[in-house]
Amino acid sequence: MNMELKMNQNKELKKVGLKVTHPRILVLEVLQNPEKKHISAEEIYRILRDRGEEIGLATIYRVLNQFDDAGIVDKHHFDGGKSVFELSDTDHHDHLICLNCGKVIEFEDKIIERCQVEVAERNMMTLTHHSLYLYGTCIGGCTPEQETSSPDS
Amino acid sequence: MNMELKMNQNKELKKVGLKVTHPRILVLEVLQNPEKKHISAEEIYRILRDRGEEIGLATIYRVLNQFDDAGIVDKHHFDGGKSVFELSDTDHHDHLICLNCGKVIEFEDKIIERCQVEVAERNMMTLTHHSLYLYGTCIGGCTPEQETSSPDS
DNA sequence: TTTGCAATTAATAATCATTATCATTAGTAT
DNA sequence: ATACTAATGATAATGATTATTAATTGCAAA
Ligand SMILES: [Mn+2]
Ligand SMILES: [Mn+2]
Ligand SMILES: [Zn+2]
Ligand SMILES: [Zn+2]
Repeated sequence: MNMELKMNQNKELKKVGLKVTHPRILVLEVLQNPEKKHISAEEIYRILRDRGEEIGLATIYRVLNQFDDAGIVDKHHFDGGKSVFELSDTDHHDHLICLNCGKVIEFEDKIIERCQVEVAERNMMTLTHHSLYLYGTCIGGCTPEQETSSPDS
Repeated sequence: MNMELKMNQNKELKKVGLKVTHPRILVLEVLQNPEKKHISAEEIYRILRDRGEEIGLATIYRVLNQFDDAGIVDKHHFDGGKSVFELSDTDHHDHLICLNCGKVIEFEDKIIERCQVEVAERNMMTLTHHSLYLYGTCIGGCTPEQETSSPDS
């Protein structure tokens, strides 16, 4: 959390009309870790507490929802209970998740996107958004517990 | 619930190795209503209680999960809390939901399906299943509260 | 800088959907 | 009809998320 990063965080928060508070900066900080782009509220909570920060779980949820409303984070519902959040990317992408090792791969498929719009139109509907998650297993094998990602395709 | 329908239900249950019990037949009965293919556990519960049947909500959930495991019903997670269930169709389909009136349209898009498999392969993964929900609004307007469906496309 | 106050927080209680327990009841093969 | 196991219903428990509220804090006006 060097000075220029904190600077960006302050701008980011002000830009969306949110006061610059300690909890919000902390959550942003955790979300910025590229090694773990998709993370749950509980995980963020654990990370911050382990780091010695004093912050409540309810605050994490509140802040994440505010960020979601403000459009700076996206909320996902992967299979299995809890929601996961990620910093909003400039471009839209969907997810491919390994049921065995938990790896999360981001992808963008123009054809799928176009087809979705066509399906909606064909049915006299205007598409506002969608939710697409592909589940599978790594070819060649992999060991449980992970989390990586990198846009592609 | 005429005699031949009950006959089919008995067969269906036995086929998947489940005892033929009153609660299971009741739930199957409700799920067979073509006017309401996608329904939540709570809704099934309300319908049956209103009809005077004595059945517990926990039983509905238990039975629905057994049906899901047996492969005779599919469980979905549309936006907004509770899960919805539907009798498994012979062919796979995805859903398009109106955020305004709640209408649910079923569709099947071969191109999307193929692309999904390709995306997985391209990323060294074997696709096992997916979850795709399109959200939008009816063109021309519609009034809140509904639920219809019919495969197409 | 102080001051003032609405916005925010932490702690905790409350919700909501779903699942686990467990004593009782009901299928079903013999 | 009997016996035995699976299934049920009532209710408690769970897990994730949200609501409440008294106390704190960001921040802008004085
Ligand atoms: Mn992502
Ligand atoms: Mn359907
Ligand atoms: Zn894997
Ligand atoms: Zn509509």
